[in-house]
Amino acid sequence: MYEILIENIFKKIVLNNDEQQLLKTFFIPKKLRKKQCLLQEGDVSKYLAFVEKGILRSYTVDEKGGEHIAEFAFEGWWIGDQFSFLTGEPSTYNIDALEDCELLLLTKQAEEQMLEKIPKMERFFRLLLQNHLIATQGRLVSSLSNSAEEKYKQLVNACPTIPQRVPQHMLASFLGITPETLSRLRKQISQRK
Amino acid sequence: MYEILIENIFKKIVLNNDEQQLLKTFFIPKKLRKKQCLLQEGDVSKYLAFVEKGILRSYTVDEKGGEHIAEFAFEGWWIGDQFSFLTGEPSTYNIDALEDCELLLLTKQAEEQMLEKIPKMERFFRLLLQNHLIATQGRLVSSLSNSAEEKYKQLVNACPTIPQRVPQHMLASFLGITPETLSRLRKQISQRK
DNA sequence: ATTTTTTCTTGATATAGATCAAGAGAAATA
DNA sequence: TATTTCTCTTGATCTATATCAAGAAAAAAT
Repeated sequence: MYEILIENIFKKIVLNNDEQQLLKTFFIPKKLRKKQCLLQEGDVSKYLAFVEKGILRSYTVDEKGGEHIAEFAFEGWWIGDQFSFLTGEPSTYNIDALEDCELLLLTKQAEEQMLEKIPKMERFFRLLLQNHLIATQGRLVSSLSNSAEEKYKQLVNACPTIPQRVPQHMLASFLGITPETLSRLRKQISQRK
Repeated sequence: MYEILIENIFKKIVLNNDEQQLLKTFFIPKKLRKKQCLLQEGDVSKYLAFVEKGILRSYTVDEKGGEHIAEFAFEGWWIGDQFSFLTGEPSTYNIDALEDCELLLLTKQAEEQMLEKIPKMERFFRLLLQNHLIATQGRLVSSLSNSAEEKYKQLVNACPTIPQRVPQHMLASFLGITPETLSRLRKQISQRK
């Protein structure tokens, strides 16, 4: 059950056996069925979630009801509203499951205890945040400088399986374009080949 | 000279006097004159910089020569290419000074030594990255969901002094719009009042 | 003080992508 | 298997923003 988590952590730091066993005690396993939600706008984000299985998305809803996907989280990724989790302020994000999911949840309290008992985890989370920041900055620059087509190509390039696992209109939302535009743009790409 | 740095660090963690003195030894003071650069695209990012005075920008240049500003860094902020600094890969960013600057530079080696000697700094950088990530995610969502005018208003709201300190065409680049559009949009806003 | 460079504005026109509308497949649910 | 819901496509039209061009104002350099 915790294999993927341990594996994920071992990519950045090393834990001895005692630490590994201790680590497990801080997480709460949770299953989420497709369409169920982990966080609703207006609630405080109580958990950081590690994804063992499935896909989730975090998104905001604008005044006109339009959804804007901030992130997807696949197996081996983490998801949560960092801001709300950190500050205890209500979240502006929604997080829900695109497939049946298996998660490992970490509460604020559990996180604090974990960092106290296993100080090495401080480093793990630092490196995790660093990678997350690098990816987010890259996406931001891309969103400011590339055309819709370029952004789509980059996405598929970075994550070739994503079109099979995520509905197209959600990819459009993630890229900041309309489903119609993405549909037309895909047609053009395929016709050019 | 290190007052602003110490103050910045104390917002997140506490250091005793010995630690404070030791901390200073890891940084290299550096002055940068307006228009001089700290990092050029293609070079490896050797430093993370803490800004004591002045403003810097990091930006990418596209195939057509267009500049896209990823970030500004004011007094009390940190700047650098996290990716290149972390991996040793050549950077895709340029960083230069918009005003005469005073910086405190941290090399990779100094960072490692610092984390070894003052493990609390691991937590400091984690929290720093967390805040940075929150801000970047917010900007990303805003860039995907808001109009040019909304983005400009949000920027000025978040940082009211920025129009006085940064040329307008650079604000446009930061927002991902053209200088002409920003000029017209500002005119409209002022006419409506 | 003059020249050069940078920055900002304004107009005319073009265009990428949005919006509105409708229908066709697919997939989930009953 | 029927039926409801979700997903994708295609067409017609609209609009926010880009592009091109030129000049004015401001700042920096000589």
